[in-house]
Amino acid sequence: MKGVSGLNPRQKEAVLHEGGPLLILAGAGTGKTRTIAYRIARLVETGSPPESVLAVAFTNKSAGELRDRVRALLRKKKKAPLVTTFHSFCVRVLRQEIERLGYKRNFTIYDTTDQLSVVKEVAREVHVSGRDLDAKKVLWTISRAKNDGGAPDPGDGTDEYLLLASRLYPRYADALKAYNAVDFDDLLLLALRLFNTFPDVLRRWKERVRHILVDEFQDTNAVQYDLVRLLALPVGNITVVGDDDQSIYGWRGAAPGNIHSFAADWPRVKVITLDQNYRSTVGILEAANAVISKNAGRKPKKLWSNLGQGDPVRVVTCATGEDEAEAVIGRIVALLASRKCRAGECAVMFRTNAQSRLFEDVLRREKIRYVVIGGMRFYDRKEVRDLIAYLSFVFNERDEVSLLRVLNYPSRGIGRETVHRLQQESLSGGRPLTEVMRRAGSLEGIGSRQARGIADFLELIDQARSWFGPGRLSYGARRLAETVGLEDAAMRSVKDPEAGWRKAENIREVITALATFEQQEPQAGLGEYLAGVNLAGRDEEDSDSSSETVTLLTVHSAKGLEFPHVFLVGLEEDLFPHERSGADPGGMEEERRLAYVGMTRAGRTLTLTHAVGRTRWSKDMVCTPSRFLDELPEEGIEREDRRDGEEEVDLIEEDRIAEEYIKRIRARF
DNA sequence: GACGGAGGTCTTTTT
DNA sequence: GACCTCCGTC
Repeated sequence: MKGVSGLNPRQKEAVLHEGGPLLILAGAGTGKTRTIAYRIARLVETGSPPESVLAVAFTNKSAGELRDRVRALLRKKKKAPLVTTFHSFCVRVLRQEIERLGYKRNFTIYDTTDQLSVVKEVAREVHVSGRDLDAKKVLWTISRAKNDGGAPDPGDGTDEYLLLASRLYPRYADALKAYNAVDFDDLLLLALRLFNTFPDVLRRWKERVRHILVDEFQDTNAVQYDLVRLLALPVGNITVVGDDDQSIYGWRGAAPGNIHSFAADWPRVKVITLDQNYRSTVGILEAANAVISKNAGRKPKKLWSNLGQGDPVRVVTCATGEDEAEAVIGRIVALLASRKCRAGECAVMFRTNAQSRLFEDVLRREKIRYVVIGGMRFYDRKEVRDLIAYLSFVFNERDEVSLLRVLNYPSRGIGRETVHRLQQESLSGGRPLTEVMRRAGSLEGIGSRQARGIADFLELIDQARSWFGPGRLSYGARRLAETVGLEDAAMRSVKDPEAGWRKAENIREVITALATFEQQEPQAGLGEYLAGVNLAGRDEEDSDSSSETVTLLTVHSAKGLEFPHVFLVGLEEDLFPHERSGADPGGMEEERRLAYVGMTRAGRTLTLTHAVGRTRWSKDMVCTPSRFLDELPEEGIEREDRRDGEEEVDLIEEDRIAEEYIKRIRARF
């Protein structure tokens, strides 16, 4: 490990802090990741066994970043400490201990899509379906309650959705358990339950984990904090790092109050504040500080930088969303042409994933390589999910969601009525669906053709199970895909042959990914791969990122990252701040923190853009500039208006918007 | 009873 | 634009 000579006195103090609770209040760009990385490395170098050090972060991205830094410091001399996300750590615990809670070891992790299927299914049991059911809202309510550590509260019974959610929750939980599946929230909740219920389990993990470090502490929820607190008690070798100005996960149940109550929970705590920013120029910091200072009830603090005033922050007014993409990518093209920077130093950040498309179109046209982080994930594509569902069902035959997905895909003549009949039988007999299916031939109400299809399907899956094994994952997947004709089905599912070909390609890409995984983890089985898909699917696409690709990402996924040139786009009322942020109290302040996070990602230049008209939901809308633009300081801002002297296309576009605007005004009176 | 096409509805952020 | 539901046809 390199010495600590490159650190400032307070960073050094944090690194050298001997033991006991440590709270590091670290503003944006103050060398937070660097400081924890050094601290972890030092713990290992001064004699802590690497496996006794556990560092947890909130997102895969920040965990990965921290892991890389620690590895670089330790070189390959030592075994690396465990640097991971809360969810992955819990998977590790559960794979070893979950049988104590009555699950089987080969449990499946359900993602949001899987969860929605379960909600719809249990809602059907109580005769709520179709238009009467907002499954997303029910799921959200359940998830929110679980993040706070419990079941949804029906309240006083006047809120229809709370009532429905609390009514469906027990059925939802039972269904998951019957399918030997857990959702994201369960990962945390069940690990906590294990620690709380079985003292020997807790003791074992406490003996193993001697030092805990938590990054982005302001984003932890009640369950996550309980987990680390249990592990750290009573010795208190716990280090937490956070910044309440960067708390942007309140909507997911994060409790930024954790950061304030930390000192009360750990009386011997040492508090260290980092406020020198090593990332951004003074101009960028001043702009960001001006915006965040509009939040009430915030602990006043100011970051400082000695990187010089730098270029002014630019605010660009664009005619339309398309024009905005032209403006931003045009600027990047110019930067690249002048050889002032590489593509990898540029990032476009937006509030919602849907905004990426316009930028992608222009980037493709300009033949600039780019990566989109998140968004429509590779693993969210239908054809990919179909193959993954086959794999999931082969792995865990109780996984009913995956079973129902593949049972009649590609078509085997097993339609809705037959499936319904099977489910009915499974429910009334309390038997797993697969068991019912094995007796389908003798079941009343199931035709002989259907029974034949079911039997063939089961035989296929039984056969397929023998195709998989450590080191044979990609072989099994390829054989399975070929046998059921997945590629053909994918090609036939769309009219455009080009799109069909791409879909087939995606299926082959999953098989390639399995082959790669096999090489990296020769001992691992299907379960490890599937857990990785659901927990870290987003990181797959990151492997494409390099110094030659422009990065497109939401502000949420940008947290913890930095780029020399940042373009923060779509700064319009109802988009950023988002229209739905007004729903809960504190929503607007969270939006402002989000804007702050976005702005403080920038090192050398920051460009903020907004459009006066934008097509949303295939409707043209008039857009007012975001209030956050009004909150910028008077000085040090360079403004540009692209609506003047534009090409004809944009003028026509503008006329169209003006017309729409007039229509709206008329409609109002 | 299965399947494909047409039309209506809703769009935040992540593990 | 994506997803879901409904409806007509085989």
